Amino acid sequence: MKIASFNVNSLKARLENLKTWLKDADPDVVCLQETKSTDDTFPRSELEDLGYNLAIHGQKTYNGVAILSKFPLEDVRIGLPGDDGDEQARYIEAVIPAGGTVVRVASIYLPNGNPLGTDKFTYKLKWMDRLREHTQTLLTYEEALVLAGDYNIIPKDEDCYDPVAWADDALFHPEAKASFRSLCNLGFTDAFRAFHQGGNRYTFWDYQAGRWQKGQGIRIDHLLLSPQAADRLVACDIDEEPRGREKPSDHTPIWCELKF
DNA sequence: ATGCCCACGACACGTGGA
Repeated sequence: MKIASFNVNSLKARLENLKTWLKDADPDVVCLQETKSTDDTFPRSELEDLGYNLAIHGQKTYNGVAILSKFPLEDVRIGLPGDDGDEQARYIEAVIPAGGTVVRVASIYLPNGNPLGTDKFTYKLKWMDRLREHTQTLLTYEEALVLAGDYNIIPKDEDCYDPVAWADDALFHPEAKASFRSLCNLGFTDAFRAFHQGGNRYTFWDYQAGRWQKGQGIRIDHLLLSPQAADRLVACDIDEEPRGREKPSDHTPIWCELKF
């Protein structure tokens, strides 16, 4: 089963690009972030026509997450537990039957957190605390679990074209990195790092300053796998091709293959 | 040192992204 994550930076603006990639890459499950569409403007039939079931959590203008799946989507959870007052659409989770068992998949759009020293950074750290709390519960299920999404975290120096330039950014702040490590330390495998070492592999290139053309990106979209999911992991890679197309997202998809 | 580019809402440019 091929499971992917793709921050599309507006589903409306990216629909043709996304459809092209779905036909080319043929993923079974796709976690989308930054759909920037409400549930009633979501292009349902366009994606259903390609064979996908949909679970969506929309919001006007900002955020928005979804899961597309060629297999049924069950037990859909909308929103991250831990703060009923949080209005931002950044989390959706579903259970997908697979090979006589299940895989649980979450689509995550973790807050950016810039600028530092504001309530936006506080919100990011609190959101990460909530994510860790919730995943601790999910891990007790002892299922194959894939936490897929835009984490807005550059884990290490090698995940960034210029660590010095990013030193004072919320994506690279020591507290944010430490929080991400504490999540990983619960027992998750960074699927990409299970196959690829070293630098110069990224999932995001800023539209500005010709970052894509210069090869200057950051690795902030991650697939975190529970032990039971990691047992089944046979491949993982970043697909840079969509970033080089006309009218691209500033992110590109990352995918993994689980054997069932 | 700052802004570069892009999407949105809704038509002018401010907000947010990372």
